Amino acid sequence: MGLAERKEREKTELRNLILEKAKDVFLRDGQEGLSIRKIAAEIEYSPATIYLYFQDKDELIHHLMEKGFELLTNEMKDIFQETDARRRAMLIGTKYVEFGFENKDWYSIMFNSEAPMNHIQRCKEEWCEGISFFDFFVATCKEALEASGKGELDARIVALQLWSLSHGLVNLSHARRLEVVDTIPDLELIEKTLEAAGLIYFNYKF
Amino acid sequence: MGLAERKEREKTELRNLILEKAKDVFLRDGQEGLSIRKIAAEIEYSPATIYLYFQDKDELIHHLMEKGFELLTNEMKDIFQETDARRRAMLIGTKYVEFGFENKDWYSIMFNSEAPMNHIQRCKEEWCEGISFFDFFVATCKEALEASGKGELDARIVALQLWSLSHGLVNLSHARRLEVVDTIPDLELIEKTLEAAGLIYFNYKF
DNA sequence: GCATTTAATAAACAGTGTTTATTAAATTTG
DNA sequence: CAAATTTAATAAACACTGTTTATTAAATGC
Repeated sequence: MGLAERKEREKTELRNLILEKAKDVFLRDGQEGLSIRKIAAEIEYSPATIYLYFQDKDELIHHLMEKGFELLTNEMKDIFQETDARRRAMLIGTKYVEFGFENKDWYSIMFNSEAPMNHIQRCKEEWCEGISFFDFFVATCKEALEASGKGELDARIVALQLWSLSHGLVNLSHARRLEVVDTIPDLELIEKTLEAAGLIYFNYKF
Repeated sequence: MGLAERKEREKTELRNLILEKAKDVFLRDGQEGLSIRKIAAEIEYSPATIYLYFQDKDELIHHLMEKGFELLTNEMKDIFQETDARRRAMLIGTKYVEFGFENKDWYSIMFNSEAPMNHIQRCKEEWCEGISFFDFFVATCKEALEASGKGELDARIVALQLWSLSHGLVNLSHARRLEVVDTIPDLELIEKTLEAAGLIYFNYKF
């Protein structure tokens, strides 16, 4: 009885330990520096052991992506409560780019990396974190558009416009491509650009 | 006389051969699959030889980036002649995302990769391809805004908005993140989104 | 106590960018 | 022409990477 249970518990414990140490290495050395062998050294097991608990590196990175979304959701939980839809839309956008700006590696795993998507595809699953995030943003945009007398616009397309705008800004900054636009610090330029978008899309002065 | 010249010629010939074969490998195996050792095998020299002609892989990739911009400039040369600024702006945007969509590896080297920027930084140079491209787009946006009765807007910020919007769309597609937005093919969704932006920014039906 | 299952590993495979010491060839000099 | 020097190319090493397979050691079931 208790025997099988203890074994089960030990298995999930080691699994969680791998994930925790993976996160440590990831935070220390970034996505580039994250390697199976480093994690193995950290938990003091051989590299092959990790493959008894995870299919491959993609699965590990997929779990890290989930942790990343927990972080972002947590940072946004107050913003989600904002009742003014236009203000909420702008707060989401600003927080989104700030998160991306301050957490390059998390952002890259969550929105750029192929690895977690490979895992999702292989498991015939869906990118649920992305779905719920985007759907909430669409709802916010719909409300915000109505509040700006632009209810006739397709909220889904507007949401995508604002998402890709923010995503593009974060990525251009990370790739050091914004230096051709202006000499002011990237984050200032990004927030200025986002504010201007708020005016255009929602007639909203942030 | 002719002796030193011949040596010089042979040196630049091998240098160019390395660049050509680097391009071949890059087109065949992508950015991930591009390796110094593969290029060396292709030119039938040892890997160490490449380091007599280039500082490191970053310099090689920087040269590939330049070739990529030649490609893009070539694809756009007709568009640059368009006299209607609003139409020109939209054509640039559409061509840009099409190029990105159809040339994932070129696009990634030109607008996402850190490697060419590392080289630029080390040589204390500038990303001139990016500068001239963006400055031309700013000029086009300025004209287009004036034609839409929005001359008071900062053309540089609007240009950045449209660039990052397009860049974001291309990257979201490459990273397979657009599946949460719609089930239609990515390129369709992207062009629809870009068209909607043309309406909002320039009152222009494309 | 023995057979079986489970868990962990060592070793191998096929790669990566880059540096250094060494060799072979070409050129210059006496 | 031969010897000295410069130049060009390389082999080998370093420190890594993800993943698989055959093997060993330990725990469990009977």
